[in-house]
Amino acid sequence: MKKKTFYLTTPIYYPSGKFHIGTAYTTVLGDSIKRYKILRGYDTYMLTGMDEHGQKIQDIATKNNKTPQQHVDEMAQKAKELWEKMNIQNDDFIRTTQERHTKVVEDIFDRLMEKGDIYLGEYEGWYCVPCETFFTQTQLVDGKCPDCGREVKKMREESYFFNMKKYQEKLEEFYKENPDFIAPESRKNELFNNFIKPGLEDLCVSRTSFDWGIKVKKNPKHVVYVWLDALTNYITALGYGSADDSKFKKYWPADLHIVGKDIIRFHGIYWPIFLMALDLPLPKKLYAHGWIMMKDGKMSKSKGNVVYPELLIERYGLDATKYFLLKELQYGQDGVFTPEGFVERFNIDLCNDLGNLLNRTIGMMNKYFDGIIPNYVGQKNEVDNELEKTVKEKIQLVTNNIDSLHISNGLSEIWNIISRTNKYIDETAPWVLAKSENEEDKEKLKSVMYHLAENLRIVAIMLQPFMPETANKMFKQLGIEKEELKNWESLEKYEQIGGQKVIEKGQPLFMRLDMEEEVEFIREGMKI
RNA sequence: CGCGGGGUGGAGCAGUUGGCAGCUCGUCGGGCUCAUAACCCGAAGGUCGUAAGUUCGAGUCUUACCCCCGCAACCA
Repeated sequence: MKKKTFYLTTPIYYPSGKFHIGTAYTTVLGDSIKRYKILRGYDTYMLTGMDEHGQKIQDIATKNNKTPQQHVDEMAQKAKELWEKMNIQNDDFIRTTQERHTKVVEDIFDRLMEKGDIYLGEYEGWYCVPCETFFTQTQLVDGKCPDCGREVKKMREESYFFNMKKYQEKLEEFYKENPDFIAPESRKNELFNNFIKPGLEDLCVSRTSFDWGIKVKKNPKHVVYVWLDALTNYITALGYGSADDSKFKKYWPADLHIVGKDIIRFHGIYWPIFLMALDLPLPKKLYAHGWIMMKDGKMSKSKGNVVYPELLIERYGLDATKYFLLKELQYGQDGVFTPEGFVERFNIDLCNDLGNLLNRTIGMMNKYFDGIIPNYVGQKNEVDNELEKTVKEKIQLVTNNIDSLHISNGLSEIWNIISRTNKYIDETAPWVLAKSENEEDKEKLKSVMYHLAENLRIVAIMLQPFMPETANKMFKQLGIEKEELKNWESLEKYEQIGGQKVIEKGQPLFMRLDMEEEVEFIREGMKI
């Protein structure tokens, strides 16, 4: 039987500087969703990459005495290293300077020109001579250059334009038929009220003021301007317009484009229109996530409040870092990073709740049953029934939340199972049962220990997409090896395990951190 | 000007179609001892931004106003 496919993309990142935890978050989110879809039986394909053209790259390279190509090569290498370090399972990494991309973009540009969707016109803007940069009216600060504060001149430049107006109606129709295309809904409203309703403006798609870009074949003094270049990566990476377009045929249209809220406009308006112009099917969903904010606002180098993923990963581990990011950013909303918040999450959620639950369970299993998980003996305790019912409900909630991209809420529901299980230990007091000579109590004890192990298995299964290392450690400590005991289908009922030998001496999953010390460490790391 | 989001116990947040105001952390008190001084229970603490309205009843609907954040198209 053919598996259902699931194609998801992150944006292609702009390599103007080192990637911070915001970029890491986007990629982690994509990776987690991919892993989840695999677990649910999909044939997945995940794309990430880099957007390597433009004036700014040219400037940065020049400043560092490098060619633009050298600069982006280095940055691409670093990006790949970071994703490797973060164990991101992307299936491809596209760079807009690769021939597989540039060639197709050239062709697309030609085709759209022939079709009449792209026409030659004049771009009018404000030009800062020392900065050699164009600005729009709204970009200006007090009518001066936003970068250097000097006077700007009104300049005209020959440019190609894309006829957006032509597609206005079609786009509105598309949204009428696909009201859930953009998630969350508030972002769609924003787009509609600000851009679509007032009427679309034609988009400038070429420039002559710099040359680090894909040349327009028929008029090489022009280079293709950003968005037409960048957005098409989602199809060129699949081989669209090339000799081998089998991947394109298999995976397009994309099931999910993950983007930051800042670029929703380009993905919600221009991208669908480009695809319409190319007579291609439109993606199924666009999810705009929020940003990671600092206490004093956006991350920025000048404020000295930038957090890089390596700092956290190297000291606290990949899973802990991922957990924080995925948990902290609520559906479609911004999240706040503070060193205190990070350490608190680590200590409370990971050490106290999760790690300690596993540890105490393993301890008792060894003490009472020589480490062998007893077989299921039904619901011997008054609370067993209620426990099973609650867990079943929570599993459903986790599933619903992840399916609707409410990852943070999904994690919360997993933690509800963890909390409920910690409470179950107190309710049943296994150490009391263990001292009893009574047969009934012995049966009860078996049931308690069984339920503890089973709940931990359930938790581990659901954590796999988000914290794969931790999930594996849990399986290992519980002595669970068979794949069929690790898949999502096996969540359906209790009575799945029994007879496994757990590890003899449980290893803590996470060790508690000293708040003051670690806050200090993270603060120092942010200054660099 | 406009548009979007938000203003809920000390902090951070949930609150679906209106029906006794919840969660996490912190604080205080208690319990337990299997466990990573972890875990469990209980308590204190809110006139749900302001004002008016609809209603038997509003955090939840309507109107006006105040404050905070973001967006405002050719920035990559």
